[in-house]
Amino acid sequence: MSKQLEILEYINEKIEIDGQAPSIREIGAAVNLKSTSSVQYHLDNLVKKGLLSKKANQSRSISNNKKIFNFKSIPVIGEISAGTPLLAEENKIGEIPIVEEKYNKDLFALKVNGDSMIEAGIHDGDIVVIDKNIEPKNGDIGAFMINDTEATVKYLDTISGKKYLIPANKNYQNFEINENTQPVGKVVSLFRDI
Amino acid sequence: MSKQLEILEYINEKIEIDGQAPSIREIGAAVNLKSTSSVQYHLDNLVKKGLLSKKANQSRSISNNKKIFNFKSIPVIGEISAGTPLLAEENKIGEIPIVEEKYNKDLFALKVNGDSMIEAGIHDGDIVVIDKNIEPKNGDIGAFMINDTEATVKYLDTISGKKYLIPANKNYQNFEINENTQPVGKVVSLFRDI
DNA sequence: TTTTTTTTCGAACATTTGTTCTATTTTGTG
DNA sequence: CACAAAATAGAACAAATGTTCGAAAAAAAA
Repeated sequence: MSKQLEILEYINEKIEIDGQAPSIREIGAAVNLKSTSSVQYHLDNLVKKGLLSKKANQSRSISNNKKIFNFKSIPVIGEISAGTPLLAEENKIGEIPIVEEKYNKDLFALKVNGDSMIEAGIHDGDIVVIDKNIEPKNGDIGAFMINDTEATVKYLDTISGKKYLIPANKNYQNFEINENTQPVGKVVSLFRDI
Repeated sequence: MSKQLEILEYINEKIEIDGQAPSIREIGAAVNLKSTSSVQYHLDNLVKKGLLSKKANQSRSISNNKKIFNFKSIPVIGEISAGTPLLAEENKIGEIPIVEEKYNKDLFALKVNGDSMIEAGIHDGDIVVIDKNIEPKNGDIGAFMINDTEATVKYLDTISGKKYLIPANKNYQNFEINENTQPVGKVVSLFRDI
């Protein structure tokens, strides 16, 4: 293995384990280079290659240029107990992680029941992430509350002027939206354990 | 706000933003303390309280003691560059979060190309999580390397004594496993952005 | 107020650490 | 082999950084 790579891996490992970058001399000791300038030589090359960054005159300031991912978690809602609001704590059956960049406060997840959306690749037991901030438009897959007691995931579309919840399964019927049907949000992603 | 708390919050913020702890003098400047020993004084107290840790004589070695990570992340592999091993850094296109309980070191994720598994609810662009520790058995969905240059996700099954990679799409053919086909692992979960 | 405790300062010092320069060694190439 | 390029070493220096001490100031308690 090249010295350069050896150094890179040592730095990555050190950051991972210690949460702090090593000093030049620590690197030298680790990869068996007697002189700090030998280490500098390789560090310069690694910086030129864009694999590392470092701040001038700042100790332990080496950072690898990999993107750091922070995660948030959002609640997963299962069966909805009668008379409780959708997001009530008692309906919560777990949490799933979301990359911070995609996260917002109006996200939650719903465990899908049944195979009414199977032709859209949404299976029984899948967990769909819903963004309450986005109202589903025609053609979108959305989550809807029916009679305040049941949450369902369906396509939304307009047929001859009337709005329908449309399953992705030939064995199911379209459902015309009425005053007891409330859009909750748009389905933005999906998780499945196989 | 107490000086102690002010210092604690500055440190946490600095670690969050810079990925590196501040030096004693940087802390002093930030919270308006003229002397490094004043900062030391508060740091000692914070360490005694168990809110911080630091290594003796090591620059920028302050770390906060809160555990934040309930999630681990695993690499997502995209196109595989010719001649590189599957999990080579250059094939990596991102990371996805995994709940810590489900995490193990042999997990990685693969971005699915094409719709050959669409009837199994795996769409083009989906990301499947693969466990290298589990060898796919008959009936399982697995990831396979073909000629060391292509990774594919298919059902595995045996038909009249011969092993096949079987797509979940009538428009695709079964593929008989030969010596150039290597099982990589079993598909254990799936992510999709809609 | 007086006393005690807490907090801050200043300064000096010891290490750690990054930087730079030149010379030497190693490696690769024609 | 001769030459050039790459890699390493050594040393000296400058800067950043952690540590410690005693004294002064501020705040709290008696």
